[in-house]
Amino acid sequence: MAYRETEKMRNRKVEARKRIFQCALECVMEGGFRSAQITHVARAAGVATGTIYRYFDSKEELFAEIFRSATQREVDKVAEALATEGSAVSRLETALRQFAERALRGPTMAWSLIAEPVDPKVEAERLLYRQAYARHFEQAIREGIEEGSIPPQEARQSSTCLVGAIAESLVGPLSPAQAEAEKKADQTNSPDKQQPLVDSIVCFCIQGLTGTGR
Amino acid sequence: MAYRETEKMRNRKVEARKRIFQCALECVMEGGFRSAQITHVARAAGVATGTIYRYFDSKEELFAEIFRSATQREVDKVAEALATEGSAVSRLETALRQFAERALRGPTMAWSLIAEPVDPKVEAERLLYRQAYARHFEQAIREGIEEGSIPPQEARQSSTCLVGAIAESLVGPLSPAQAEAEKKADQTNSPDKQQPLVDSIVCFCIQGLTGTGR
DNA sequence: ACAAAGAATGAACAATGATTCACTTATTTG
DNA sequence: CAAATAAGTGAATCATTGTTCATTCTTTGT
Repeated sequence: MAYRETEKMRNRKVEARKRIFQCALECVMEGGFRSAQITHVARAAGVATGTIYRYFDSKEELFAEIFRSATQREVDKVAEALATEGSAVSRLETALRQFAERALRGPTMAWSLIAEPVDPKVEAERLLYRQAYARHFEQAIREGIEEGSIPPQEARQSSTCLVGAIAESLVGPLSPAQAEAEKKADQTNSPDKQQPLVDSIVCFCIQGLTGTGR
Repeated sequence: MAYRETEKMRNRKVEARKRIFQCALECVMEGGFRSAQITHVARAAGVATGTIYRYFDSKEELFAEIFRSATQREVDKVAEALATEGSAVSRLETALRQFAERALRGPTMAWSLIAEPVDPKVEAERLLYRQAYARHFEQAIREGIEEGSIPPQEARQSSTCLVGAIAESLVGPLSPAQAEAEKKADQTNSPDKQQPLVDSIVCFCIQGLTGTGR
């Protein structure tokens, strides 16, 4: 007997995996999935490209995991906002507003998660997560219908419309082209210009649900 | 003097371009942009790959043109539906309904146009065309506001929400995965199952606009 | 028929980037 | 220390596709 994985080694490996993951995430945050190449990630993490394949099966797998982790955070935030006190309508309103505001605050990453062209495996995750958002909204809509604050409707379909409306509304403002234009004009995304955008998205959504609120 | 482009030749070239274009379109209709490779198109059109580059600058250019042509048809249909007689609301309703029904009738192509991952140049066209849809809707919304059938609102933002809601609602039903499942179950997309889907999308949208209609 | 000009050809090429693997280095244990 | 085992390395390889271009085939006008 000569070598057996020891605790110290196990920890070191866990650390290495974490570091690779973290660096890959940073690559995406900086330049989107497009520019996140294995070579870059390897360099950033200070390992050889081959090493990455000891920890992840493939590039797609790695970035699917990145996507999942980043998006799950947002889904959780939505779920959280929907789990507070208050009427279903006001909770939905808060959740939508928060989602949009968070996206506009971190536009590069948000764009990557919402609209950037990505590998098929990552795209598959995206579809799944859009459904995840929709399911949370759906639940809240059902509650609203039950408590009478939302008229009876196909909760499933309405929730999908919600997801589509908010995503589409953000695509333009988040797009790299837009970001470029804003960098030239003023300092950064000024919140004062974003407020009305968010307001009108939320208005449309709530009214689509309830028939009131404008 | 020995050769000068003659009428006959000019026509033949126009024909050739059309044939290549048509075959490329058919490739997309069958398998989406993904499977539409230059080699395939060339084979389908009965020409060499090099010939294609006499008629189109690049693959992206060719498929961007395909995309434009196919999407313009849909935009025109929407514009047409919005240009009829009647209140803005009822025209919008018709336009939305027609759009969804057309997409569900040709799901493969619709999916390619709406949601398939595509080359950057084609993606750019897609963004442009989404704006084109939105602008038409926006115009109708303004008219509705003027005539009093739609309450005052940010027409621009609302139109974007419309586009997003309807697109997102269709992504699921149009996706190849879904198509696969339906092929197993029954014959094709049965219109009787689509009706409620379309209805609820349209309901949500109209209510989002007007606050009534459920 | 022949020369000039253009069109068509398709195999070779180029570019991109993920993945592999023969080899090196590090760790553990007797 | 030496044997055993695993982790790490990174240049080479592979795979995929779009694009080019030297060559061949067609058309046209004299």
